[in-house]
Amino acid sequence: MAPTIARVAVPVPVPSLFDYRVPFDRPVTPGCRVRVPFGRGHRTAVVVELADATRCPDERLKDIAEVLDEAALLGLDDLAFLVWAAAYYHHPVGEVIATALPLRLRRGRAAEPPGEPGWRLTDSGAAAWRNPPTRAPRRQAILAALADAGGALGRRVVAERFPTGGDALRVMRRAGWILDCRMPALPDPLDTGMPPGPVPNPGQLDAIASIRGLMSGFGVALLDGVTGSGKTEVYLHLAQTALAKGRGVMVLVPEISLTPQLERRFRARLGETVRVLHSGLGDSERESAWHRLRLGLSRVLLGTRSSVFTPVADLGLVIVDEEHDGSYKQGEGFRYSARDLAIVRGKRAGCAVVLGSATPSLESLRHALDGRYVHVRLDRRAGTAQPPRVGLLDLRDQPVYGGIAQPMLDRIAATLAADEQAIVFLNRRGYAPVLCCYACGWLSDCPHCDARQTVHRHNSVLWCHHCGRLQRLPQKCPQCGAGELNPLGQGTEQVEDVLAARFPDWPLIRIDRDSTARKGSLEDKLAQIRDATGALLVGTQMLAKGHHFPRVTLVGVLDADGGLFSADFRAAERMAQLLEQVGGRAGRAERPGQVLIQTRYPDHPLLQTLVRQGYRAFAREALREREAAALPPFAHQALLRAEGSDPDAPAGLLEAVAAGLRGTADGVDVWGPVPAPMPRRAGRYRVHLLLQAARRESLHRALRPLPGWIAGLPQARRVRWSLDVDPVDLF
DNA sequence: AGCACGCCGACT
DNA sequence: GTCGGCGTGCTC
Repeated sequence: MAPTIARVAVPVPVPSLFDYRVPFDRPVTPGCRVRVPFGRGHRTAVVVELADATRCPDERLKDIAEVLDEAALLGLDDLAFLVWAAAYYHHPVGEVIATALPLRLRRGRAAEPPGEPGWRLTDSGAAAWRNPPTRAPRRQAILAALADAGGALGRRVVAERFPTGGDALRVMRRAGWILDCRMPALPDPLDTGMPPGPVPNPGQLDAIASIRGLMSGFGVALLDGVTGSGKTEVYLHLAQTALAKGRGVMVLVPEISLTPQLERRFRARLGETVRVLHSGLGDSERESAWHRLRLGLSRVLLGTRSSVFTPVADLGLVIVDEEHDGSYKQGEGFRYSARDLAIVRGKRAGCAVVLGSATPSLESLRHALDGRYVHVRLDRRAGTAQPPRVGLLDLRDQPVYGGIAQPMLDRIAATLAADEQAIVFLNRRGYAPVLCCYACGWLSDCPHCDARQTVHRHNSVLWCHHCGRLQRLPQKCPQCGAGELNPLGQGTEQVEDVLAARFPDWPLIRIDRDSTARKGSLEDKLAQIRDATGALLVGTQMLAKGHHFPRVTLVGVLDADGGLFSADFRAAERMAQLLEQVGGRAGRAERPGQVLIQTRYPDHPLLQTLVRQGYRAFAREALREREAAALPPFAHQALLRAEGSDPDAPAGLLEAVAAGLRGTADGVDVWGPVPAPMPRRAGRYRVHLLLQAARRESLHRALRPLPGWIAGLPQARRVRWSLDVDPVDLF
């Protein structure tokens, strides 16, 4: 007997699946979308499995209203992966499965199968073609074209060949001579004589060979290659290998670096079979790429974080570029790590996973040093490019202008005089991080957060970067009425002003979230830089990520001290990665580059290691420290966050959870509850409870019952809480 | 998440 | 007298 119950994932924040009766007349398979009655209305959901029985009492059981797909959109492997991810991250399975679908499909729209819309000749149309009416040459010509093409043609082709055929087509459709149809979708051509690209250097050849050795089954390679060593070239060769075996390739890139440059490079080498998925894409383009990859019509996916859920057919290779990048971790809602899930996908598909970075995360580096990942190193910059010289610039006892010390200004002047470009890097947007009244001590505190409102002088506002609060820039002190208010500290806007005044004859371009908010403006700015000779670039980390600036020979880092004394144990790692990445922008072509880092702590051991011996030495030292302190990656963490408008309720909830866990969770350390690093944000009080275990199994054993148990606690009532497995930001 | 139900304040 | 505030609880 056919199964009578479908277990269905509904996109609601409820952990369980929901059971529905399968109507006799509608065949359903796992991976199909269905429309189901849910609560008051209807929802689009995905069938996860079929069953013969249910624990749901009969009177509450409802029928599936509609089956939306004839064939499964997600295979059993895809579903199993998604169910696994939901369990691992303790996130509702319905929401997890929904994130794997393009928006249109999530909303219940009919799947738009790949293949262009076209016109098909009907029998009566064919008859009309054989017995032409006396005076209708246009209709006759279109009918003949359709018949010649075997009975159908794409609409685009018809429109090109008969630019004025619209009326004729309308008439013939009404007459029943032609019908709307969909042209069969063709796989993208794979070997169309793409240009071969440069000959790999010996280091690249070694890397390609050793990773190819992994490609017969599951294995992870850490491609640890300095900036400019040509990692992309290695990716391209490996992708060609996978394509030659008839398998699919998934390439993940961080949001910011998915520039048309990379897409062009992949397309130029691998051809049309490369499809991109990122936030700038329209819904239909997105869906069409998704179907093509799912059906194996297109073979290479190039996409950002959420692409890791795309059901690429016959997955044969997974690449995570810049694997250390923080944007792989989703920071809210379903808090997954695309890098970690990429490894899981590779394991399930039995294929190689390549993690590439010039500054590997300590997590990945540890596995590589332990031999769990193959450690592939690319030490030489491709071509003739030299590594940059790195120096520290002591900020103490120096004249400093708008955050820039005199020697830095001198270096910038020399660089511009040589018709070369300089990057000035400051990881803080706005004009100044705080506005202050010297008369009474007033500060631009945000009324809703434990933070200051940043001065944005170009828009004349005070802006809280944490809750979004905006107010007009006050002209006099709101507290004592004094007429003069003073911006303290520097942001990129101010640096831009200072440099514009100092170097009025050179093009100056600022790149940060504010200056590139308009769609396409980042691209415009990057193009301006490529076309200029001498120029100045001011910006935040946006500048550090993967863009190629061949004329840049000087990188100035205005403030390196932020990462040195932070309470967050990952701050130093992030700072080191950022410095190395931003330094990597210098001297990529034939000109040698220089990196100059301003600091008040030039003797700090961390900076010393980084400057004298580079990121690798820093990373090994940092790993030793983490091991000694039993911190990740030598321990596994989960962070339980709670927030609420009541000042005490979040802590009350976490106290109760901590008390419950301390008695029962073997092998798990429970730290807290402690106030979050920013205890109040957007008017809500925020508290953290950190769970840590040496063994992943102990941690997950403790986590498994947690969500259900918390939901039932009376203290949970007026508190929003969330569980972050493998947290990266402790904010 | 929605969307009801439910029990307390200021309005035609 | 009721319109509506958001606390509480449920969704096969």
